[in-house]
Amino acid sequence: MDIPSKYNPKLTEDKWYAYWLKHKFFRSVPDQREAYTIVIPPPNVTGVLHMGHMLNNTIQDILVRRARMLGKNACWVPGTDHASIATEARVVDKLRKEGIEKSSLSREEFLKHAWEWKNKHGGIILEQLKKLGASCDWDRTRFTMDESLSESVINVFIDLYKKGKIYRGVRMVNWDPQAKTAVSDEEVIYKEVQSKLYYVRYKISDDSGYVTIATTRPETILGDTAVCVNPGDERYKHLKGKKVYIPLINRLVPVIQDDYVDMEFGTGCLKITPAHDENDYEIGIRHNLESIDIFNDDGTLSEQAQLYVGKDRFEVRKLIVKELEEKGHIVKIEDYINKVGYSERTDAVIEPKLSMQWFLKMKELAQPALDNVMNDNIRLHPAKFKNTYRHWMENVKDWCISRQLWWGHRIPAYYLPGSNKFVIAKSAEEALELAKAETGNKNLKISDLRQDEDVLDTWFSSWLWPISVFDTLPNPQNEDIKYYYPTNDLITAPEILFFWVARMIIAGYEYLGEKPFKNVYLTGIVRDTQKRKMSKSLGNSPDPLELIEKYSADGVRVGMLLCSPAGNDLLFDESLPEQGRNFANKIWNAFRLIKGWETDENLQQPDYASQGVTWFGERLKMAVIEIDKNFNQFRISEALMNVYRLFWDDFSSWYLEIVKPEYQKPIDLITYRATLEIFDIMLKLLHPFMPFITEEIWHYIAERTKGASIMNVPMPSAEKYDKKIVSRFDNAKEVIGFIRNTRADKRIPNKEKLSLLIKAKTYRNDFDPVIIKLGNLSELSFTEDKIVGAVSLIVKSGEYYLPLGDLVDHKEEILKMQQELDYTRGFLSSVMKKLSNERFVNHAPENVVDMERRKKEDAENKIKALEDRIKSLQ
RNA sequence: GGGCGCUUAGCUCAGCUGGUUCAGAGCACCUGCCUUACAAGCAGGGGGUCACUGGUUCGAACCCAGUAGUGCCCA
Repeated sequence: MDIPSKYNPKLTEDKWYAYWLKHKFFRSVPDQREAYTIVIPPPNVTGVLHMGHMLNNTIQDILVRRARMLGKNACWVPGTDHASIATEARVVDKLRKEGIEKSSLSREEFLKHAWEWKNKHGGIILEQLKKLGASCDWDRTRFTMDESLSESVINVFIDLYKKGKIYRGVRMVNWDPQAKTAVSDEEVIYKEVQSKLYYVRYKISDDSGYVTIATTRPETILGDTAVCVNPGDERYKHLKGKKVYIPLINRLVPVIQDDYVDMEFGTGCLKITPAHDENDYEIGIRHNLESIDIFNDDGTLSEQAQLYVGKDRFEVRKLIVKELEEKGHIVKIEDYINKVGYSERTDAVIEPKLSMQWFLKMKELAQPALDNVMNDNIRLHPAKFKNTYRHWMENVKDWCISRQLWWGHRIPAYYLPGSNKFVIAKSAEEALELAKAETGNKNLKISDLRQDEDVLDTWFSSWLWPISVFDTLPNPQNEDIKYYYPTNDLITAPEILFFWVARMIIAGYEYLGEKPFKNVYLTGIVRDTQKRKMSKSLGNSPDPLELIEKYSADGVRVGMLLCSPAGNDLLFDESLPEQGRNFANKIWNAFRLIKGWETDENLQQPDYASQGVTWFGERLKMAVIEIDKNFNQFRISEALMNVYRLFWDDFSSWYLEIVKPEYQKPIDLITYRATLEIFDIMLKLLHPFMPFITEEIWHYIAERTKGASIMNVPMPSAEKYDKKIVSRFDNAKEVIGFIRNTRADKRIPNKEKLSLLIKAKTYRNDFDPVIIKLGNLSELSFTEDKIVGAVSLIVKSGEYYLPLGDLVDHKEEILKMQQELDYTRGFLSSVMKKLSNERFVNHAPENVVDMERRKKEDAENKIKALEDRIKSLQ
C-alpha cells in the first residue's frame, strides 16, 4: 500500500465525513445500550460559525465520540434557535435595502419574508459544523419554531397561565428604541461612557430661591414629577412641604424626602422621573407620584413632553441644554463618567420605560432548580459556578417574557372586544369558545377577538430545548424521551448560565419532574491575546473556516482545546491550531516510518525490542487510567495533553527509537505486529480529539471490513499496570540522558561507540539492551574497581561510568560530585529533621514516615557513593 | 455600595484528601544539530520568595484571618 509522504487533510476530511454520513454512523435510535445524550446549544439562525462555536462544539464532539467508543448509544441532537430580535432586525434591514418598510407590511406578509430568509440562510451554521467533524445525528435537526416545538411553547405558556404563574403588568423594562421591544436585564450591556453632569436650578414656588439638582439626562426634566432630598440632609430642611417649578414647562411639583437620596452625590438634591428611571419609579410608588411618559417607542419625544415633540432624545438633550442655558437654569456642567446600558442586539442606548408586559413568576419555579444544583444532582464544571448560580437563583426576579416583535411564538392571548380582558387559548377557535363563555355572548365571532401582538422571548422556547427536541410535550410517552432524557452533558458558555441553563433546569423539573442533564460543562470565552472578546466590530476574530483550511479540522480542534481548561478564558492565537497541525503531522510521519519497514519473518526479536514493547504496554495502560480520570472530571484539555505527550514523547521519541531497525534493515515480525497494535490503540485514544487523521491511518494500518470505522470500535479500557516496569524504564531513561549529555558536553559524535561501566550492589538489567542501543554503547559491564578517567552518574539505581580517558577533567568531575554531595546532604538533613521530630513520627501516617525512612536510606547510600567517588579522584 | 472568584515560570494554566526529590505542563526563550519518519523536526538547557502579612499544624502553594492587586455578577 502506498502512503503519501505528505498528509493531505483537506481530501481526507471531506472523504471521511462523507463516509460517516453515508453509513449513518451518527444516527441514534433507542436500543438496549446505555444512552449518552447531548443537545446542542442551538446557535442563532442568523449566526455564522465563530470561535466560541468552534470551542464549544469541539468539546461536544469529543465527548460524543468518546461515549460512542465506550459502547454507549451516543446521540447528539443538533438544531437552531429562531432568535427573535436578531432575526427580525436582519429581515427588517434586508427589506429596507429593498425599499420596503416593515410598517408597510402586514404581520403575515412580514413573516413570509422572515421564513424565506430563514430557509435560505438559517442552516449555514450547521453546515459549517460539519467541516469541524461534528458527529451530530442530523436526522434529528430541530428548529425552535418547528411545529412540534412551537406547540410545546404555547402549551407551556397556557399551562403556566393556568397555574397562575403568568401575569400581565406594568413594569419598568429595558426598552430598545431601535428594535422597539423590551429586552431582558441580561441583554443589556453596561458600558462606561464619558458624559456630562448638568446642574440645573429649579425655582421654588414661594419665591424663596432655587434648588439645584444634578442630572446626566436633562431631557427627562420634562417628565419630572418631584424633587427629592434626603430627610437627614440639614441643607434642605427648609424645603419640606414646598413646591418647585420644572424649568421651561413650569409644572409645579412637590419636594419630597426619601432615604434613597445619596447626600454626597451631586447637590444631594434629586429630580424624580418615575416613568424613566427604575429607582425613580419605586420612589414614585412610595410617594404616590404621577408618572409622565415623555418618550415614544422609537425614542422620540411624545406629546406628553410638551416641548420638542417628535425629536430624538439625544438631539433633545443638546437642544434643551442650550435652552436651559439661555434661560439661566444651568448652574454648571461637569465631565462625568457613568455607565450606560446598551442593547446587546442593536447596540442602541436602552431607555427605561414603563410598559405593559407579560411576566412569569419565578420564585417557586426556581426552587427545585436551585436545590438540585446545590446538592449536586446536577453538577457544574467547574464547581465554582455554583456560588454564582445560587446567588442568582436566590434573588431571582420575575421573567419578562414578552417581546414587541413579530418573528417568534405569538402570545396566545385573545382580548375581548373593547376590553383589556383576555382569554388564553391554543387557537382562535378555542379562544372564541372561551370568550363566549366568559362574556355570555353567543354571537361573538373570531374576528371580534384581537390576539396579543407580542411574541415570547426566545429563551421561552429554548428553555424547553432538551425536552422539546424529543417532541415530548405533544407526545409525552414517546420512546425517545424515555430513552434519552435526562441528557448527560450540556456544554455551554458561562455567560448564559442564568439566561438559559438555569431556565432549562427549571423547565425540566416543572415538566418532567427530572433534571434535563447531569453535567454542565462551562467553557471559557474565546478572546484574543490581548484578552479582548472576539468580535466582528474589532475584527479580531479569525474566520474558523479559513483556520480549518489552513490547519485542518483536526489541527484546529486540538488547538482550541490545548489551552482551554474549563471555565477559563481561552486566549486564542494562531500558534494553537498550528501546534495542532504539527501534531497531526507528527502522527502521520510516525505512521509512515512504521509502514516503511520491511519485515523478515526469520528474524529473532531483539531483546531491546521486546523490552520496549513490554515497557510501552505498561505505559499505555497508565495513560488510559490518566485519560479516564481526566475525562471523568471534565478535564478535557488535560486528557488531550495526556494523549499528546504519550504519542509525542513516549511513543515517538522513546518507543520508536528503541524498536527502530537499523537503516534499510528489516524488522522482525513480532515487533512489527506489536508496534502496529500499539499504534492502533493510540489511534483510538486520539480519535475523539482528531477524528479525521485517525480514521485515515486506521484504514491504512490493516485491512478493514467494508463499512468499518474507528469511530465504532471500543475504546481501550483501564487496566492495572506494573509500576515497577515504568519506574525501571525511567531509570534507564536517566542513564541514556546521562550518556547523551556527556556526548554533547564532550563533543563526542553520536556514531562513536562508548562503553559504560556500572557499579551497583543490586542491579536489575531489564533495560540494558535499550541503554546499549539508545546510548550507542559497545558494551555495558560491571565493575567493583576504582574508576579514574571517567565521567559518572550516581543515582539510586547505581553508579554509572563512562571511561573517556583524557577527555575527562578531574577537577570538573570532582566539582560536579561535590555539588551533588552538598545537595544530597542538605536533603538528608531535612529528612533527618522530620524523623528526629517525635511529634512527626507519632502524628504522621505510617506510610509518610516510612517514605521518609526510605528517603533517608537512599540519601545515605548516595552520600557514601559520592564520597567514595570523590576520594578516588583525589 | 453588596456578592462571588482569581493572584503559581516571559505567556496560558495544572497542582486532587495538607505528606515522595513538590514546585509541574504546554507554548515562548537559549544552545547544539539539515542524524536516514518528521527543521511543521531532533537532542539538550535556563527560568518561580507559589501576591503580601500573620495564624493553625509535626508538616502549608493547598486550611484560617487580614492586606494589596485584579476580574465577574448585582445595585
